[in-house]
Amino acid sequence: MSEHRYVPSEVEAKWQEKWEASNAHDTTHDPNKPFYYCLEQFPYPSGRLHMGHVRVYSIGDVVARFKKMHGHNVLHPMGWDAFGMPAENFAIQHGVHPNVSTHDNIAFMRNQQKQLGLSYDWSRELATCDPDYYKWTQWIFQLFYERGLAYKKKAAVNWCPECSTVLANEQVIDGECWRCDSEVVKKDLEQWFFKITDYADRLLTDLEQLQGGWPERVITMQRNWIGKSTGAEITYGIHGRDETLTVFTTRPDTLYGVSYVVLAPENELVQKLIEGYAGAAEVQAFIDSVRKASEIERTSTDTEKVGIFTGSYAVHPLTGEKLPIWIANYVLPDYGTGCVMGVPAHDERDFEFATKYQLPIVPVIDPGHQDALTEAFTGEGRLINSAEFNGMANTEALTKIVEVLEQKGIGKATTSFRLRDWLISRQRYWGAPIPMINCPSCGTVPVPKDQLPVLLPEHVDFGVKGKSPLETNDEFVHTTCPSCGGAARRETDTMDTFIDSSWYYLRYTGKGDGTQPFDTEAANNWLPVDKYVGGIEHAILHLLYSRFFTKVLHDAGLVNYTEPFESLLTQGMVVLNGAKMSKSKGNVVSPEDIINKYGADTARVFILFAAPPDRDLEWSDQGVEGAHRFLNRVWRMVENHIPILRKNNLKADASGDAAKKLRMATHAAIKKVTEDIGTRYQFNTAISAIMELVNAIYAYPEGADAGTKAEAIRTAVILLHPAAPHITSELWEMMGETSKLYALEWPVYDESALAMDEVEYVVQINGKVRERLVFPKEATKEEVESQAIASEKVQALLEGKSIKKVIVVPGKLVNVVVG
RNA sequence: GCGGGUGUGGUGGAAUGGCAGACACAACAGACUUAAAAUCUGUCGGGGUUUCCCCGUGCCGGUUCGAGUCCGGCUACCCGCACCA
Repeated sequence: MSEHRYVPSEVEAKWQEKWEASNAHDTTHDPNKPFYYCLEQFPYPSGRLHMGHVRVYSIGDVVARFKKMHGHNVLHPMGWDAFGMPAENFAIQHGVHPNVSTHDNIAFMRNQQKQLGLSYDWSRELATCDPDYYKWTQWIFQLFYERGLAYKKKAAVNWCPECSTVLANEQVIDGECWRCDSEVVKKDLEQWFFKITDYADRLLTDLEQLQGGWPERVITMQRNWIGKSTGAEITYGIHGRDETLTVFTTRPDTLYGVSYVVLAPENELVQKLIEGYAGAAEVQAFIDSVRKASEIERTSTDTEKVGIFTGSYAVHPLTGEKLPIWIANYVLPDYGTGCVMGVPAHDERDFEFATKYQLPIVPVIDPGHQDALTEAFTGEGRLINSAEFNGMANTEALTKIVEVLEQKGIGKATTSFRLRDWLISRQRYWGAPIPMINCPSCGTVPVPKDQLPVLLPEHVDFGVKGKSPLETNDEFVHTTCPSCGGAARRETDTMDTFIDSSWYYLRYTGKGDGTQPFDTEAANNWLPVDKYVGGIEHAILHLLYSRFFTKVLHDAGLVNYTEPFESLLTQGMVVLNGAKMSKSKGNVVSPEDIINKYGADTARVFILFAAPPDRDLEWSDQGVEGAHRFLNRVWRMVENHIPILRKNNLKADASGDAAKKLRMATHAAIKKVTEDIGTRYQFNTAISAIMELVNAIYAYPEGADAGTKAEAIRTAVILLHPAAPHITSELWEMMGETSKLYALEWPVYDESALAMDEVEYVVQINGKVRERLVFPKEATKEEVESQAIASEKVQALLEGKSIKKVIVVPGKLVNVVVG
């Protein structure tokens, strides 16, 4: 009977053109409406979309469209995290300039996004590789520099040989490069750092603000990454020398148990200590061997602890005892002071080390038994062998001993963080040049602001090993010093691309007057982002960096809040047969194929329906078929009722039983879908609620009130619109409606429609369901109780037993407790 | 080792402490059809003496009139951190 078949390609192209031509998705600024910022992490323009992209965008689009219909001004932008190494590697292999391949990729992917019917305000699109954008990335770099948050230092840094560039700590995963999985090695280089450690405390405490809005595990991961420890720094004298050494410890209460002191092999003091020592050569050989070890070998708990005596002795700050100074591989150079006091009796690592090298093990906290220690005792207890502190609880001694040290000026309470400064230099081409100049007489000088951006030169030699590509362009390198006018050299490193993505969400809100990176008023108006949707893989990296940027920009007076993302939705992966889709596994399902075969609406509905957003989604071709079947079912539902849907003077009369039931189903669906999308962000159950309504409409008896049916159909189409915008727009038009569905007001459910005249009670005996009885909704507790007990079924089961208690939950159940 | 999360039919998944398995997928049966597809209808956790009853949400225990849900312990898997003193 249906002449007019559902052809997704036609319907989708039609509506995409209409929306584009009418700027349907431009951001509104109605002062009477609340403002809502819905943001999905912008993609790297890799070439084409994968299913993971389709999933994030589908989720974001449902939220954005729902909020618009729900009476909000919605900012829903899209852009490109466009700098990065793949484009540069592609250039090396195929000779295509990154600027060309990147823009080609962007054009292709933008087109794919449009095919998905995503409601972006394209007028705000940005790409981080555009000079108009990276000018401001450079501006922000200089802001950091002016505020003492960008500095250069020579350090042993993480070097990825495959990418031939350095990496930040966060970008080293299990000793391997986050991007290419090559083993990372240490290299001594002078590099630029951002002083994120200055913000460690605030990055930690502000996590509290995010409770509730962020997944607990992301908060935990950040907390662990920042890794705050409270303890003390204690200064030891060195026997026969003027120098001192300072250790960091979380256990100053065990100070009397120190039997040796250990330095990291890299510690500068080591070289002084071994000068003139007979065993210096051996020590040096040891240091070299440790430094050769990879990051994995060095930091794994499985690695055997090895060390060597330096020939020098430290002086115990309270007892004056001589303590041998060792160096060992288990002491890290860049945590705490790079120097540890060894308390073998109460620290597992020290115990292992002391046992191996036969160093004294002196218990100073009563382990509760007389036997010799076979392992470190790390529990709590009372102090022993600790002079005047004997008998004191160790928790109390912890502060008391620090007090004594403080009075003597040889110790202080302090905290230590695991977070390290952010290494931001990259020896690569396709990134924002660091806007600094090195002058032989003036030192490091910023490029004057009016000369920004420092443009990337087009012609460079990409493939020279061990050289930043920018170094190969003489014209770029040679410049004059802004301060003295003399010949000077530019910085030839570019910035970590995570810097580009640390502020892009601000740029979307407004470009401002050209004196700063974004419009402060607009940014304050829209931010913090109300819903940020992205992958869990950024739990530390991007999310930590962006939080850091926001705090710095706040301190500089550029924004008036301290956290950028109020609420975070981390979507799970799209997997096939339990494995992440990847080219190498050959298990990739391409979005193009799905869109071509079924249309974007089907892809969206399937993805939203198949799993809750934060869980991994198992791809299922049959599931896609099911989603498509559902849309066809909706199509036929409308098509077969055009006459009653077009009669707009048709009044609904829900007085009959069937009509009353359908009206209830309609309003229950409105309630459920509104809550699921608007507050629970559980799109799978929202879709299932719409399916239930559609099923109820199909089951509606012939001849029952048509107006009620029309209302139900119209509602189902509206509720489905955020998930499947094209087909619903077409159906809306087929119904003879002239309004824009996307601009329609979201329906409000009628509480009274949900109230039933009669309620079914479950009657339990000792918690087991034995009977179901229907009562009028106004029946009192007493009536329900007595009638439930009086019922035939219950009476039969009560024979020979006595009623101990009866619980009545109004509107729900009766539980008769018998003995 | 530490921290976090998850365990429910053949599958994806539903269930403010109140009828476990909504909604789908798959499977099976039927209707329509010459036939198929599409569509529609029905069955669909296990077992039994089958109008009814018993068992069942990883395992053991607890709280409660009532536990998938709360508490304690265990176990398996996943994720993060991992010699951070």
